[in-house]
Amino acid sequence: MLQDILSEKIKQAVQSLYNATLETVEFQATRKDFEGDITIVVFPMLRVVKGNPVQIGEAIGSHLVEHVAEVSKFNVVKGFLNVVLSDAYFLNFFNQVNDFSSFGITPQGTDAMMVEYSSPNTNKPLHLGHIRNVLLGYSVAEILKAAGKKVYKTQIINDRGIHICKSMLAWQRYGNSETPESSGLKGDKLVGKYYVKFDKVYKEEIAQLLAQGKSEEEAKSQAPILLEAQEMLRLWEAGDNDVVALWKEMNGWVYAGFEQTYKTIGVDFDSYYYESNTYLLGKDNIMEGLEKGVFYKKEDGSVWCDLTEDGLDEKIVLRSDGTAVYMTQDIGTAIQRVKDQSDINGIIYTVGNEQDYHFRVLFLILKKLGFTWAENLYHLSYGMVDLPSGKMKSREGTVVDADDLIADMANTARTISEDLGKIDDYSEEEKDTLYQTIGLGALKYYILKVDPKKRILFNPEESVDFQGNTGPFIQYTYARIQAILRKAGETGSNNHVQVVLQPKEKELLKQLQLFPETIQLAAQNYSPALIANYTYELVKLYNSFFQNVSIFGAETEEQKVFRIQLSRSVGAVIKTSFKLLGIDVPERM
RNA sequence: GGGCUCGUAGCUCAGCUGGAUAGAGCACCUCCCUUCUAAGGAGGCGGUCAUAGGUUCGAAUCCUAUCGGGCUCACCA
Repeated sequence: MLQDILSEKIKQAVQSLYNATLETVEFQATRKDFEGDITIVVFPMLRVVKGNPVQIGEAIGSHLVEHVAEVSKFNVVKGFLNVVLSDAYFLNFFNQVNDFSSFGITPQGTDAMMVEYSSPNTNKPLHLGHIRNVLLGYSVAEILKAAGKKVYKTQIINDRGIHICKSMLAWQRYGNSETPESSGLKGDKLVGKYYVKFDKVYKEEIAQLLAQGKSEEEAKSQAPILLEAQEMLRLWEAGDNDVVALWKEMNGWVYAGFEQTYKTIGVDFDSYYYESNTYLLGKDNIMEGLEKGVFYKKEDGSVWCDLTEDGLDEKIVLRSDGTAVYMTQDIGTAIQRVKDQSDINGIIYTVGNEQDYHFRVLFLILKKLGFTWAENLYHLSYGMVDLPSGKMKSREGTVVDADDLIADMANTARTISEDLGKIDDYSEEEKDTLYQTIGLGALKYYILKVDPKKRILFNPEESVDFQGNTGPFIQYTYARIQAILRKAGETGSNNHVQVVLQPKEKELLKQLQLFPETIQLAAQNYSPALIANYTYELVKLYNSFFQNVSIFGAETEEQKVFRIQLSRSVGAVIKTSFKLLGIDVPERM
């Protein structure tokens, strides 16, 4: 890499000029207002070399021009040494990469990670919050793959507990044997409908009890339908045949519905874990930890972990009756996963930031238990998705349904596309696919371009905006590049061209060069937003170039070939970039 | 109350391990379609980087305090 070479040369220069040893050299991109391609910051060197920063910069600059072929010019402003790199350097970089479709992608190594995302409840359809979760998890998985990791995508499904029984009970009472087939409803929607029904009846019963003079607390705990649901849960836990059969059937509906939504979004999983299977896990590990002294037992028999030395509190890991709590289960599940997939040495959990504390504790406990892979646990924590009207609340019906939202986005894409009328020769089917691609592109990009840990304000009107820093804008640029390539045909596919670079062309090459670094950085920080922002910068540069330059009317044949190659490369990088974000890219739009 | 986290232009967001005059998009105003897709491009307007201290050659970035928003502090999951 250039920085390594320069860094070495600069150290040599300082050694020979000042007889001083430099630890590190600080680089940054040169600001637009100054001439140069890369900037060396002189200030930090003052610790080792005494003197005037400008003079030191001048001295190092001339040394570099003399001794480093890639450096053609330099200038010094205050403590900043701006270095101009030769066209030959950039052209050489460009010619060395013979295939931009795999540019920046590290071949898969042996290091394997597991990424968990989605993790829904089986009584409600997926909503906007799940969309953020799923997009983040999937994208991070793709980014890690591109950075050379082997990745297993997984989810844990919360399929047990009183809330499932509520849907089941309401369906039994009011369902009239309604099935997804008979009702035409998606399975998850059907089950969700009865969950809402339960809540409605429950509220009515509470109101009645209140009218009879009960206290609010009494009313809430004594409503007949709730008692019945609790009885159902008891039967489920006892393995009652009828209850278990109904549970299986209704869960099956939900899974089919979820699968359909995942397919529409374009995400998938390598394995599934169900809480009904995992909730008993972890107890043995607790007992082992107890022997090792990681945990301790209180008089009532409950087991705890003392984390006060780590600045946290005491945490219960096993109830006094010996049953598991949430934490027990998560400890067990993590250990189980490593058993199932022995090559993984780290797990990434995509879970909302309301569970920040839970994961801090979980990771700490796993470390205390002495697992090596516990060093590589990461909570991909993300903020809530708020609406302009405030928080999404299922009780107030302000939840934005995932399927509805995607359909809305596709419809908006249709309206805008029809106005433009550029694809009138497409068949209806082709058009539908395209609208879906564009609508989803808008939604995914809108969500992924912001820092995961920040809350998102989801403004439906703004999210369907197709101008500026949006998915469709980037997709559009890609489609335009494809138009150029179609027109160019086979022109100059492998020619090794030498041209004089225009400023914008040089900028573009610089930006392209940054792509591999960006992927690595995104993988280290688990941040799709870095990829999104990189791509937007690239596209802006390309558009500006595209606007001011005529590709087919270039002065020389070499220039024309070069520009076509450059377009092809930018197109390939956009495609890779969007693949990492889980966004499709259309050939025409 | 304790802990975690966020606060950058009217709005939505970038700003990498501290670096030069704080960057985009939307909105508003001016221009540019006879040339490969105008879902585009060029320019203008717009900022006490929540506030106050501190650390140093240098702070939106690091530290402390304060204010404001969010989350969390269950033998729930």
